[in-house]
Amino acid sequence: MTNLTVAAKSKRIPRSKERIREENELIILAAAEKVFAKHGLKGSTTKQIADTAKLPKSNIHYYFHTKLNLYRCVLESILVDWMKAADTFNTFDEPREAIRYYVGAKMDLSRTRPFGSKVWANEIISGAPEMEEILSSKLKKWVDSCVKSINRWIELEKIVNVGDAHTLLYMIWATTQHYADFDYQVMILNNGKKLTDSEFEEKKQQVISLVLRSVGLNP
Amino acid sequence: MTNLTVAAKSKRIPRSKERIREENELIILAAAEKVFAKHGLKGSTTKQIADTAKLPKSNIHYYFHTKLNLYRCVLESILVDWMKAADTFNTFDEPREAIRYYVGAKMDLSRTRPFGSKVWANEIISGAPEMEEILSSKLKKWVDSCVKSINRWIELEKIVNVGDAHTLLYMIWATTQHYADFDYQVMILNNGKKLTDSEFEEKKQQVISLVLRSVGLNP
DNA sequence: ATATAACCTGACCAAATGGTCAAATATTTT
DNA sequence: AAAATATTTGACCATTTGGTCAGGTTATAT
Repeated sequence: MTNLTVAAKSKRIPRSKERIREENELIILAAAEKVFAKHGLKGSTTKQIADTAKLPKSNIHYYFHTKLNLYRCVLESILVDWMKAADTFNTFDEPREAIRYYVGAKMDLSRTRPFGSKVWANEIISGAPEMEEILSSKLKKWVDSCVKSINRWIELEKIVNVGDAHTLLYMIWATTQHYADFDYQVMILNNGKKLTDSEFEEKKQQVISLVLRSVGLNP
Repeated sequence: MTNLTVAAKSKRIPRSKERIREENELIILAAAEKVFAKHGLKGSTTKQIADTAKLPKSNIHYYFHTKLNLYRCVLESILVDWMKAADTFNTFDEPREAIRYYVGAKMDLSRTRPFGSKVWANEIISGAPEMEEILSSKLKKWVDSCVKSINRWIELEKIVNVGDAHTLLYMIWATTQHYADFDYQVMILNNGKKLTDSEFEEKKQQVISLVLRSVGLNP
């Protein structure tokens, strides 16, 4: 036993402290995202997160101090991806392209990061106690600029008058996030099988077409 | 003190046992729906529910035995309303009317019973551990019949070919339930004010129009 | 090589939690 | 009116929870 340890010791290339912290934080964040997605902030336990991360519970507290702080870090890291997708909306002048790319990006996000989407959903369902400022600052600003774009398209008669631009945005959010948040239901109604990559790609195109037609554009 | 009690006693018309049970069960169910909506099954505590119901905790256990059983009762009671709205879909032959009424009914449900919608959302987000059979039996059957209706409309060229009918259903569910599940976000983006009844009615008509156009129908 | 700083973790703790129970009270049946 | 049945609730309990901490190990700076 001791011999083995010594042998291993002499061979092993030591991970730098920096790397250790970086790696462990990522492992813990990923585990936390998964657990928080399933049970929400209150319903998740640090032990569950620790077990999912395959680390002792103390280690989770060592890196993130409290459960609430870890939760906030998870939310923040999701926001980054979310904003990246959001940016696509304002990089196109033509509604057809803007909508096509934004809806596509949001669908991709639902596919690649379903746990993140669920954490957000949980947070907002429970009254967004930890995100109030983010929602009413960053998100509000982004939404306002989107609303302006949409209203301009309406004035230029590039799309149909949808009444309130928010209604369109909500439809896009809700529909795309449905494939992440309610993936379990989607699976059951797909005869119990998860959507394959190509099935998902099909859905994505269908969703894009539905949204385009909903504003009077021919896909 | 004793005198008062006696005086009250002699005047009071006693509630029948039946009434007492009925009333208390309703009070507890309503309180539980509210609390479960906010924190999910695991995140909710029987004490919170008791406090919300303004009853001692023991009383909750007296009527519903366990938290899990109470949770199941809440889910069941929501299902009733949900199925009522669902029925409207198959009572119309013409897609325009079927969609108009179904979307309207789902929007109304989001308005009148937002907590119920949130409980369902939470349940499905966390993998529907308590609803597996309901989803794969009742819901599956209803969805299959809807899919048939939609496909028939497509064959008869009454609506555009949407590819997979499920995609349309998901859009309707997601968009209508968004106004319940994410009501907090909707409020913030409505300048911090809850939607008034007339604002909501407007949104409802806008959503109906979006959905109708998305399948190629002129609202 | 040694001191220092960072990482790791089992043992521990106070508070909260779901649930029980017995005794008290209220209604209904006889 | 008395017996039987149903409701009410405070006191209690075993378990789980988020979080702490001391003492160990490992990497790094001097």
